[in-house]
Amino acid sequence: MPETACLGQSKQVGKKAQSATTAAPPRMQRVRDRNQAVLLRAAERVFARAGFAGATVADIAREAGVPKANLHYYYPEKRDLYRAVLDNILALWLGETDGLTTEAEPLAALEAYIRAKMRFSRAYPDASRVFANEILHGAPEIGAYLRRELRQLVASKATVIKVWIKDGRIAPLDPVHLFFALWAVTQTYADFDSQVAAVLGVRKVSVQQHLDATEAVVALFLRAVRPDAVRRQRSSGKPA
Amino acid sequence: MPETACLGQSKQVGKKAQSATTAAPPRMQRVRDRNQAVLLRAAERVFARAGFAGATVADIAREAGVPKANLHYYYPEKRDLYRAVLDNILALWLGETDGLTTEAEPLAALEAYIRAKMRFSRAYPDASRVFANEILHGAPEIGAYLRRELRQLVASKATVIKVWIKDGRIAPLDPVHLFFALWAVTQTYADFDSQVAAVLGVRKVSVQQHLDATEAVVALFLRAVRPDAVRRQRSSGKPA
DNA sequence: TAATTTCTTGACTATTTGGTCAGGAAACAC
DNA sequence: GTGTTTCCTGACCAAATAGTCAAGAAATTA
Repeated sequence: MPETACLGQSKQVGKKAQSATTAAPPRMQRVRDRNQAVLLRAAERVFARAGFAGATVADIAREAGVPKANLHYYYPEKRDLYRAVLDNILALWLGETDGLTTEAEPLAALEAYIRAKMRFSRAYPDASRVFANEILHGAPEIGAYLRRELRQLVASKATVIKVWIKDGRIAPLDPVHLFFALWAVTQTYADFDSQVAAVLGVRKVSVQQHLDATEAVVALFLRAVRPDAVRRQRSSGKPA
Repeated sequence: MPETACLGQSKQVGKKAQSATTAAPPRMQRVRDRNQAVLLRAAERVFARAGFAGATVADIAREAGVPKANLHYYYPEKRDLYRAVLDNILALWLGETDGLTTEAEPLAALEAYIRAKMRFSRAYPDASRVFANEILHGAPEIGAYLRRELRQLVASKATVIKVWIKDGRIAPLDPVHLFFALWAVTQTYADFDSQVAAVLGVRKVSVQQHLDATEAVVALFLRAVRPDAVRRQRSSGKPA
């Protein structure tokens, strides 16, 4: 993750670092953190609603309940705030694939991953939307991140999946495209929420409907990924 | 489809309708049509790149190669142009499901649908992105369309799929969520193109890579949808 | 050709918006 | 307390932008 959420004038660090380094964070620091957190949450909401260009700093400030000038004190430019929001989101993105290891039981691990992603879509739709919007417009801000961290992550997890396939534990599907599909489907329930609601004929997708969606998605992918029943393991791994 | 692409002052219609109604469209009409088409294409590109808020009419006019005031002659407001672009796109959306009928061979029909959607993603990425952007922001402009036409279309096709399932010709998956998944995955190759390229480690997704993606997506869904081999048809339909 | 309608466009305007700034209020250190 | 740093904010500004307008060019009709 790049340099996260520490924008705004940071002159205080110099003095502070000497007297109260490891001690409890001085109040001053806490004011800053608290305000930045409030601004980040507000910004996430507004950016999710309107995109980068559509969002105005005045909107964000209003949503956060602070004067615009105060926002600019912490985040001198709109883009700084946007970056901070994205960095925040990207941090969440990373941990999710942790369960996908060669040691894990493939189907269970994939199911858990899907459920985690679906939960995420429900819990943080704004984060997902900001992310989607950024990528939709060519990832001008996080392109470098995608080409580095994300690409490496996928490469690493693709290796795991290839091992699973070699051992006949899951069906022979292209691992990278499998990830694209998993992301696309799980995030569609956050990003395209309005479409889902429209087709389901409701104003807002209910909790139950989201649970149904989760089961449907799990069923779909598990069917796709389940090996063809014939011959199990072939070598290596933990044999029957 | 709502009232499509006929904005701008339309005073000419009154007079015209009398003299040359069914005859070849008078030149005047052709100038209008040609210019509107040019503007629509340009607008689609720019809206896809920047979203509604991020796009400026000056950008669109420049892309179309006409003065800004001329654009406003045909589309008095930015929103009119946006609506026209969306209406244009929605028209394309409709026909695609034509092959999904009870009579069709389910797996072949679904495969054809997927391939068509993937081709669409490649051929009209801008259309897809404008659409995605609109939905991402809550479908303020086409929400009504989604709740009416799209919902009805899905309901109708879901019926077809339920018949297929009842006859044991495809696996018992929720039809509506199957559609969400199909759309999500196929459109991800247009909308999230930049992410796909980043993960694949290229600047631009090549033709070959898109073909590979198509095969991967087809394989994934056909595996998911294929019935469990046990007992085929049960009643009705065209028996073996 | 003359009359009429459609089209074109440079120049202009009102509004919105990102960002600045100076002066003062808190918070903190000593 | 006194001094110093951090924080707050109303007022302001320059740039960008959607939309207007009037005057004229081009096309079309009679």
